[in-house]
Amino acid sequence: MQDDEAPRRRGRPKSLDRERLVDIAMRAYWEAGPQGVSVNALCQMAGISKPSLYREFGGEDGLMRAALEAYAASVLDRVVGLLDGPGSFAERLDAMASFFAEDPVFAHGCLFTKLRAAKPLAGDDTRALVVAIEADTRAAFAAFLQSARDGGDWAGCVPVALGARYLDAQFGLALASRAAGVPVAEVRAVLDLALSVFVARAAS
Amino acid sequence: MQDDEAPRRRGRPKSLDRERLVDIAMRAYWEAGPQGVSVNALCQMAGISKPSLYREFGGEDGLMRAALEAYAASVLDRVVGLLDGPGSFAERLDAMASFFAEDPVFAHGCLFTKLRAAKPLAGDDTRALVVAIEADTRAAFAAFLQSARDGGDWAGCVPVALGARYLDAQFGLALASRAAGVPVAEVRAVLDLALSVFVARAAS
DNA sequence: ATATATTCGTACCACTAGGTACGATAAATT
DNA sequence: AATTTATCGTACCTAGTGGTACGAATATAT
Repeated sequence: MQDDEAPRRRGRPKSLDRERLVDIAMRAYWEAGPQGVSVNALCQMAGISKPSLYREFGGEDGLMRAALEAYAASVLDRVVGLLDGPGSFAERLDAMASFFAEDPVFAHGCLFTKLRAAKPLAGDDTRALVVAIEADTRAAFAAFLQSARDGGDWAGCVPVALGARYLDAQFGLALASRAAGVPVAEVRAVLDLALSVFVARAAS
Repeated sequence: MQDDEAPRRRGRPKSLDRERLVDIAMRAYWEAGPQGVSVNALCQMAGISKPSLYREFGGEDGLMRAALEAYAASVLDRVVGLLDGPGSFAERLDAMASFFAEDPVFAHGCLFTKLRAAKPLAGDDTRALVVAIEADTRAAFAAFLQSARDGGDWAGCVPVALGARYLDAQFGLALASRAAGVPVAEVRAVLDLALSVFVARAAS
């Protein structure tokens, strides 16, 4: 890292704090949902003018994509950390359940799942990133389940691909429930019941 | 039924076909989602003027509620028909899975679940009906499970209330998946896996 | 025929959405 | 000091939202 190698160009120095705006947008889209936040409102929150926003991000789509990128880097990456983390198959599954159903981070739901649900309404760039993250997540779930099967921790006749879709669906359901205000305990109970299909057969 | 006992009042005879408008609104909200349909668009589809709509329904909220009422009467009532229908517990569970995951009626998803997801955006009247239907559905699921438990068809330590929430959640998930365009076979596979928690313990 | 009652739709309202033209501003370069 | 370059924000644009004022239209009652 060569510091911020003084690129002192000509012109008026820019006062727009890109990181700050992206962070504000991420939190706003996250809490209120993409439909519940307008560029006008975002500009007001950040204390900047609309042309500044459009100069930096090209439009609503660009800002939304940047917000989703920041979200993926700060929140979604923790998921793969749990998937590849230590502990047995059952322990890691339980850690995932705790994370999605109980962690305060998801008190207002998940920006990614909200954007995925509002897929047709987002711009092209945002939508493209959504499907990319979707594919990555699926692949991570599939790899997690495949290693469990190879290790003999997950017996049964359920194909790995179906299991990955199932994990995706159930975690998404839990996150949507939390966004809807369902009590944490209920979300956890439903999710635990859903995930019991991965462990019940061998145990009893 | 005393026919349409000529209530020939004074004034200009009304040309607005209430049923037709409700039906058009119901299908539009159903397919495009409540966010995707404006009153202007609805008026254009029905070939009427906006004041006519407001005279009849008082506003967007009134029309949306009427559309949801029509939907509940024509589609949602079929669910309780399946719950109270003939067959064993497992057979009725399977019938429900077929209905939600495969029936062409739900090719575009479910109006009720879409309205429930967009809860904060609908008007007061519509929202009230949504929560009422929600409660009825929950109660119907709970009664269904209670009778299964009483009849010895559903053993296990899962409380009835949790089972009802679980059914609600999983059926809602299936309907949302169908609305999102997920292939019928995949929706069915995920739903079957989720519902296996009701039968697996005793079988194996 | 005239008055009354009721429904009709044209044309508007205020408001918000995403997006932009353009002159003011503030630095480096000459 | 004058010029160039780049970013700034005020003020506007078009399109679309839910909603309404009001006069024209069409029936019955007098």
